Amino acid sequence: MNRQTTNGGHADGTVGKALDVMDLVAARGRPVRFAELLAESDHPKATLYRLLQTLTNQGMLTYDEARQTYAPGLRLVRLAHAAWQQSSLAPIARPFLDALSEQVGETIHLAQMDQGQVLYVDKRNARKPIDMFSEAGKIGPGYCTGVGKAMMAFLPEDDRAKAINMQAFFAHTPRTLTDAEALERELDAIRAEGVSFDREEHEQGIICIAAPILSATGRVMGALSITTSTQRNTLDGLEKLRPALTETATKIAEAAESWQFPG
Amino acid sequence: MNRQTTNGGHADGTVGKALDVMDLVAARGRPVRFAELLAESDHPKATLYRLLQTLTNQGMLTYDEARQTYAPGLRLVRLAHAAWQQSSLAPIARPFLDALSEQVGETIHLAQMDQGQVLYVDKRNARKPIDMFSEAGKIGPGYCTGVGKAMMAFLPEDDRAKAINMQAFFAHTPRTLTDAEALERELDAIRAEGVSFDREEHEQGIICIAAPILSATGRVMGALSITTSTQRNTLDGLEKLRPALTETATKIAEAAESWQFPG
DNA sequence: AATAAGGTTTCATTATTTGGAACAATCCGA
DNA sequence: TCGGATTGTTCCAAATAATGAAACCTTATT
Repeated sequence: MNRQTTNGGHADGTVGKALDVMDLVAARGRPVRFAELLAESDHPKATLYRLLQTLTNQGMLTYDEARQTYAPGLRLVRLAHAAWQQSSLAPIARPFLDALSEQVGETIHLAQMDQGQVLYVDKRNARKPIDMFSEAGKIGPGYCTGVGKAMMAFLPEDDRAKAINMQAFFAHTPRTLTDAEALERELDAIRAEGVSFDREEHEQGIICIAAPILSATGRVMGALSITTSTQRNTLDGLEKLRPALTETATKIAEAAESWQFPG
Repeated sequence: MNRQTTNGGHADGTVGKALDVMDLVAARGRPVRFAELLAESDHPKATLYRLLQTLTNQGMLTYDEARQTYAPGLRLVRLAHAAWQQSSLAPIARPFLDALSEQVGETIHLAQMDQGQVLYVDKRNARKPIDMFSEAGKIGPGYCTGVGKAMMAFLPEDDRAKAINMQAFFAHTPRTLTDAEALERELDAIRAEGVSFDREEHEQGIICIAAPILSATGRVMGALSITTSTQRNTLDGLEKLRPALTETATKIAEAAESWQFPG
């Protein structure tokens, strides 16, 4: 037996440590100084220093000599291109998102699960043109977004338990579910219902309906949501969009399964 | 003295090897089997196997159990979001690209240099909406694209020499420059001229004019190009767009320098 | 000029990676 | 159904690379 499952705990080997450092740099969202990183990482000075050097050499980080700061490197952009095309639903789902966007005229998100968090891989704005990398690649919490709850609800039991454990419950709004028990009950309800709602749990005034994208075998591939504001629409109004949403989710699932690379 | 410069040769340490494997997987552009990778990498079986396991554990690769294939993982997409925002000119350049696109009505590329290759970080199509990750993150050759030549021309002498060495000259068309000497002469001319042209060197019927984006100190930050086809326009026609192009390049450079992160 | 803070290098110790070879599982043609 | 490939996985002693405390530079600060 082997563990092919996703790394819940920490680091295997040097590579793991290096990648943790990558995350640390990326998480900051701005160029970081050595000392800042040192404060957060629990590696000794010399170790962290060498990891940073290696990553910089490899183009995974860039180092600004003038300001003495590290930032994520362009090699990532190149690699991500491949990842987005191959491992995300986005390229397959694109035409379906376009159609749904046209039909409902609201903001649409396509998301997948990554390390207990929601990773947005594509988006359509209510009207405006789409926003490149600045939107795709964004992450969000699992426990208080429509897509997050939709995906977690349909995870196999043990994966679901792991995912719940990874949540860092924080009360973004008065309606946020702030503990594992409440979340579990909600997920049961979602599983029964087939879709999930975000009832202003992440942001005041923002609501959404979301559906999981499930493979024929029931595996969670991702989730799809329609988002709006309480000023434009209501939860009941979103409920009316449910058929369009679930149909699109089904179509994406089918397309993904049938297209699995020619060869 | 230290080597902070980019890795021209190969691997430092385990991390380097792991990242090489990442490249190998990403380069294929489709899910890969263990044996395929084994054939190309010069690592022994067991070593490659463990590297793949580590990367999979880390979410840098995904493993499809059914098909026994590896593909780039979603963790990359998350990291790339940060990279694109912080290390690329794209977020800063966006409004300028929009304006230029509006003005000239042709395809526009924003590129940066990565390991001797051209990395496209943003794009505007002649008319259609833009194309997310499917366009950003793409790579192209340095020696036969307008942006590639524009950037190489303005590199410091030793970096330029390195970059030229990394080119894998291939005659895409009869007009492609196919050796280092021809390329060097061309780069001299470009440096004198201030802009570069792609005279159907990469693809028959496709021409472009490109300008480097240079910092106040003369460092190459990227390049900007306007692309068209010989059916729509001519090299002389592109020459007329030169002022718009170089002005935009200058504006982007200024914006990039003045905005260098508040803090 | 002295002190502090941030960053870089050294080197003996320690832990991880290595890879040949044995092992298991799966596929294929007869 | 049976060999014989082919492909993927595990072992373990030897080789190698990572470690981190401390010393050492190098800029800022007073």
